Amino acid sequence: MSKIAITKNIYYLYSENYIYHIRIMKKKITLKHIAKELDVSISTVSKSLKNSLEISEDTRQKVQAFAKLYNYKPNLIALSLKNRKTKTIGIIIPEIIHHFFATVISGIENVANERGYNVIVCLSDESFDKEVINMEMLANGSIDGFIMSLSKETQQKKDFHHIVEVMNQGMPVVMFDRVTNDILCDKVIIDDGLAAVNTTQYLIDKGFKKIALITTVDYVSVGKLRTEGYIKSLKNNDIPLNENLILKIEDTDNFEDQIENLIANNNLEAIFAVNEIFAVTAIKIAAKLGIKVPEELSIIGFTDGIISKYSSPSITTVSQNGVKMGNKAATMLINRLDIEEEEEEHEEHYKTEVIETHLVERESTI
Amino acid sequence: MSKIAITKNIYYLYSENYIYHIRIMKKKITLKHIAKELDVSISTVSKSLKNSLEISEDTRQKVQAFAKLYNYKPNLIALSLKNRKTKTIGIIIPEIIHHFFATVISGIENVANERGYNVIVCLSDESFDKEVINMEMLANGSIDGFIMSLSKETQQKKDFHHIVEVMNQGMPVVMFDRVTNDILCDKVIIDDGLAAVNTTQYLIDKGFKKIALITTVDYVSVGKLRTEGYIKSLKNNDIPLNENLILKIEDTDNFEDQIENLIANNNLEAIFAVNEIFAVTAIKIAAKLGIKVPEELSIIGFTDGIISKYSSPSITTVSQNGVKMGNKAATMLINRLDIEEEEEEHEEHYKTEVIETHLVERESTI
DNA sequence: ACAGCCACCGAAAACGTTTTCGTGTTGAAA
DNA sequence: TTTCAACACGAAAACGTTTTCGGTGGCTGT
Repeated sequence: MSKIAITKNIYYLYSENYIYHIRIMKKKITLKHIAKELDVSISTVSKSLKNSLEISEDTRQKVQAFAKLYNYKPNLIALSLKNRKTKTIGIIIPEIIHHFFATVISGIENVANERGYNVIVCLSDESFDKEVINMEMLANGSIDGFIMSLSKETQQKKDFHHIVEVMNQGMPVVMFDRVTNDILCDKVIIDDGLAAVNTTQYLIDKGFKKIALITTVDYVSVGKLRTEGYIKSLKNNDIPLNENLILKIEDTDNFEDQIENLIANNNLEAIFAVNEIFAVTAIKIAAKLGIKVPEELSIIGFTDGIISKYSSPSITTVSQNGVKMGNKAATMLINRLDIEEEEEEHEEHYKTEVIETHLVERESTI
Repeated sequence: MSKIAITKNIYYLYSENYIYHIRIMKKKITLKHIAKELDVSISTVSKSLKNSLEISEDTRQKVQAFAKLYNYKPNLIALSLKNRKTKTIGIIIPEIIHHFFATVISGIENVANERGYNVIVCLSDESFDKEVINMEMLANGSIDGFIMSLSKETQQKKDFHHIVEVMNQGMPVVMFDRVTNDILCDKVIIDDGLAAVNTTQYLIDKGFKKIALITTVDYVSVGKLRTEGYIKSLKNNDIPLNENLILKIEDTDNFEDQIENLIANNNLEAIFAVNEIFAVTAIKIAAKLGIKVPEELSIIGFTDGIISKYSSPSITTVSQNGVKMGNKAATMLINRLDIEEEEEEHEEHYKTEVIETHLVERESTI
């Protein structure tokens, strides 16, 4: 295919000897263009478009008509520079392919859109370095505030200097789900501990005593909290803690064998898994071992995602409403941004909102 | 909590009567600040930081040291305005909670990051209006190019004026998966038709004749192509087409009954579903009807997502590598952007890349 | 002593806005 | 005729960069 310029702005595109497309280049028009064309000043154009009474009815009409005709839209980058605010918020999450994070983004995007904000997404890939780089990048003017969930590596290193830095520059940060107590900022979480207590209690109430826990290593904040909840609940019911029934999975590749050992060797009555993958894997392994779920083994997961819903049997699970978390986080951030806009000197008052959870009962429990 | 200003830039944050946090505000530093502090001109500072030989070794050192000390980073918005390019690409997709789209984003983000680009994500929510609004928003200077997948409504209306417009402004667009022939631009797709032919042939080769198709309505481009492939494959093998075996699902809520009718009334040997949800739903309904999968009914899905992998039985499916699509799309877009940067007058030559698919054999087929 | 040449630096324009502060022209009141 | 609003508009600064161009001062060579 080749392109031949006919005039300066019209190109005929050829392909296989016939013209099939004509592209008329019309570059974006600016205030300056309108001003020159209409033989007025840039200021006059700007004011006219804002319907300022300073400008005569006549010129206003003229300018507005011209602007509409040429589909004038102000350049947002120029506005960002001038106003020192971009009307976009930065999201930094570990991974987007986890359904939970995708729902949170969806929730953020909803309220952001409604309130005139755009969303720019960066993935840390669970890496500390990528998290730092992305934050510094975005902090250099691209966004007005952050919504983030910590990467595993960051939680492990407990190094939060990058977050402190952007906050010191006056940029608000809202953390969700994977948060840290070491940073003072707005947060939105679920009460992982309480949810775990309640879930364990639910199983205990069914009459189960041999309840296993499949969880993550302790540096993942939510995993740790859920583990603590499980332990607390056993204690509440005077059930002795059996360390063998707690499986802490470090590596998310190749954990099937560990789960198989757990199930095969312990004659379990129930399993509480701290995420969907662990829960569904447990179900599959139970099936392989000839153990019927839920008749012989009840299983509860965490995070009400797509796997729990479509698994066979579908999985009873603690709902963790990502959309709601996203909504909340975005609302908190944008409220803060809007307040800053109005009053330069405002109260610093950080809240951490707790999203309620509830158990979605399905087929994997008796 | 209350805040008391001690000096102009240091705040002590109080809570419950004890100081627990001191925040030292250090606003971002600019060239102008450095210039004033070091008593040189802004130009000198800028050149020094770029190690220009125009500036004496001495001053360069001084400026660079100062800049490093105060952690100077250029304001990206100012750069965007000056250079008329933002180094960010806009993504517009129907929904982010679909695993496939999440993987595509992941793929885009990877190469974008590698090549110094950011991504800004907008969701059309399958709505034409939102797609238009988002595009117009981003087109006003926020991004250098688009990667998009059409919303259902857009495909139904066949109204692509918004895309034509941004292209006419010289902004490159890459479409993936849900594309249209009405727009001439770079595209990356899978060969849906061929994949459907092969899949159907695979079932026929197993000896099946009563093969049902669960698909979408025709205005969804990929659904239509897959339907055509199914029909073509039957024809290739001289199997008469039975319209009753083709179920076109319009509304994605409440389609279970339709699938149940299809399975219950037709004594099927196999089902080809054009997405994961349809496939897993078919499996669940078969189980409910007491039909064993795969022994009595083989089922194949499309899109190698998380559901297919974790379903019981796991689902044989046509892999549709989203990460690879994202990689490809981002590469095409960024290549074009980089070329435009070098040579103002360049060839317009649009390619459509086809990502290969293959069948992932799992437990849902015999 | 003077042209010419470096080495070093600063002024200013440009990107596209918004907004403040003039300024010139009118018409009416004195 | 003078004076003073009111009206309509424009110049310029500002946001933070980069880059071109022009200057200044000192030095060399004749």
